[in-house]
Amino acid sequence: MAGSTLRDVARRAGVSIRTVSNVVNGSVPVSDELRVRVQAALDELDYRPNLVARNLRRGRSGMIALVVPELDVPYFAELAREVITAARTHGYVVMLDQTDGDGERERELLGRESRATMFDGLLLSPLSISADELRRRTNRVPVVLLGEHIFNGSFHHVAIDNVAAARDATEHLLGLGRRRIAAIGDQPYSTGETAQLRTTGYRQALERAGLTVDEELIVPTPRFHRHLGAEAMERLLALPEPPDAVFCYNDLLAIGAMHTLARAGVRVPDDIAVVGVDGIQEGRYSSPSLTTVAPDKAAIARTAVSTLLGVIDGSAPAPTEAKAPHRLLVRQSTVATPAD
Amino acid sequence: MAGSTLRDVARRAGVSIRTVSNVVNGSVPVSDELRVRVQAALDELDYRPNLVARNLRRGRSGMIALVVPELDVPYFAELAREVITAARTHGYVVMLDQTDGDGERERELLGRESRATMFDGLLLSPLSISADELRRRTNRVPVVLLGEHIFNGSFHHVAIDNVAAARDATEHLLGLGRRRIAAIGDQPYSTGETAQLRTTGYRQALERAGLTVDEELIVPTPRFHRHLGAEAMERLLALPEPPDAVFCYNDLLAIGAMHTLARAGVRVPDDIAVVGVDGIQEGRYSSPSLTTVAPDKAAIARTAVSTLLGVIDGSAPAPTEAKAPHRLLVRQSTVATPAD
DNA sequence: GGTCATAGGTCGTTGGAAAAT
DNA sequence: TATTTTCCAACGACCTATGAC
Repeated sequence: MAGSTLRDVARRAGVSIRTVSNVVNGSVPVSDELRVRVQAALDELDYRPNLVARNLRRGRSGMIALVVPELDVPYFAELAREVITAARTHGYVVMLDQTDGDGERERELLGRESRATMFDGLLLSPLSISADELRRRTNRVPVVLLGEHIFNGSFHHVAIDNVAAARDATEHLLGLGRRRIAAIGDQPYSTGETAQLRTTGYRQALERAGLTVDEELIVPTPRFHRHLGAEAMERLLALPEPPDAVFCYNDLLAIGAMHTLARAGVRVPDDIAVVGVDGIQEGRYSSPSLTTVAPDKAAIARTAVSTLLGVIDGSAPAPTEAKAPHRLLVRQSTVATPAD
Repeated sequence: MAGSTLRDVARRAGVSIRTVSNVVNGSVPVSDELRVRVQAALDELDYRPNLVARNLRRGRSGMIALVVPELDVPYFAELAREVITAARTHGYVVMLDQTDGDGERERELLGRESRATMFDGLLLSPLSISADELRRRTNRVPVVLLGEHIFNGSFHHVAIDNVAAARDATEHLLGLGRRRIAAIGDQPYSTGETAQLRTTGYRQALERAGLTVDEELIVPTPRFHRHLGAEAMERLLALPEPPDAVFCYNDLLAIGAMHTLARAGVRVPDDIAVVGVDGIQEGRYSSPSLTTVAPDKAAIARTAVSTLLGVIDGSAPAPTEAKAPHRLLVRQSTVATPAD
């Protein structure tokens, strides 16, 4: 008895399909007598509305897609959690996909035969797709970008203030008396500009403190993964004059860097202080625990979802630039015994 | 020009809807002349098939749902990644939801007004829902369970051999000469039985080694989170005779336990060796890196997805019990300088 | 008798407008 | 006239049956 339809229920209750629909939806009043009769038939047949049919009729699927580079990167997993939660408060569910930072996959996702038409909108955390490419491909599907900017003004966009975040992290290190501060994670040739913005913030902090930037202390990494942080740290340790602090562009890089430091017997924070960005849970229980600039992920998710739903229902057509708050969480990787 | 349909294209090309459909799907041969003409119209109007309509007609959505307790728990994030990848090889996309281990939310998910009918099937990693409740609610929606067993034989199920995994972890510690081995993570009163199976494996290993189990070394935790592992470790350290090794039921508990050990100045592995379960990436870069029993998540995902698709297309009606492989990854938390 | 194209019905739901009470 | 209920036409793609060449 797989799947009874409105027609089945109507036949059993001896009423029209429309009446059953009215009982199910409650939009149009139905007399008590019929309501009871229909409800009984509904229960007996264990009727469940076919949501695909409903969506077709309504022109809405009630689903949005969230596309991130890698779901097993803690920041994205934690962000996804918040997005799912935020979407639910609006009655939406979330389809999740990952691109592995592969531009081809990002393109595919927006291509003609993609599943994109199944969703009312798309939250995209892009890595390598370019602005005009994205513009060309997103006709019709409402899109809100997360994190990466991709050219100003063309798309709705939610992120933290990356320059300020990087500056805050670097100034924290400066405030501890560190003067030879390295940076791990620059991506001067990336299409995305997150890394570049963080480099800007880092430079600003140093310059405001009257320090000159030592370019060999800026170690680029192609991605933000633990092992790349570990490798970058090795290079820094091999310098004739190693740093006394490191600003890592995300927490995974920082954790990789601390891994290298632990192996090398370098004390954190005594010899080298480490700070990251992302505020992932992993950093609370690492040894030492990790000082980090934590974006308000719940705020990002809420803003992104409500912006997207605004675009979907047509109430927010003009691209918006939303900045979510961030804050510095001071832990053992910079201060041996944090106040908190 | 939002959304042209087959009709629009047909009108523009001066052919019937069916012919356009044939060009789009390629199922029925179309003469070259018409094909070119139709293709031109397709391109001009930037036609994209409405997948909701297609799904309604085909009776398939091409989507499965993956429901996990918490997406920000690394094991589930990493598993989700593999599930998405596995689903894609079959042309399926994945809707993700999380229950927060809340039984109410698990029930809701299967209830009458749920979105479940939008999906061809459901991969569920249950926490607190019971067997008959699940049975009662899953009429019609094909389900495959991940991890938790929930009564034998009623559902398709994919997991590692939890007893063997726990035994392997414990025997590894025994093989290192440890004799006072604690266990963190038992859940004697849980509806799920994963924790209980791991306790069984732990006991088996000790008994086979001719040791008696010291019940005060088995510390239960309501969930598998870092802070609970940290608390459990504090209790163990407070014992008159603390353990010389700890088997944690998952990696997060182990990481929490190591956090406590680091604070207390206890050396790992010298004073206390630590082993976890899950093989999450976090453990590769923790200090010290974490020895763990790693389930083959890709295998779990592949098996689960293909089993589910089998149920969907009717080729695998009888509940199957699949066991995925696991292996011990030896790292610094048990052996100061691992071979690898 | 193939090949190729068309008309028309179907999937299950919803909404407008008419018809019953 | 007001309230219920019914009929019928969508939503957009797919497919069976039918016929033209």
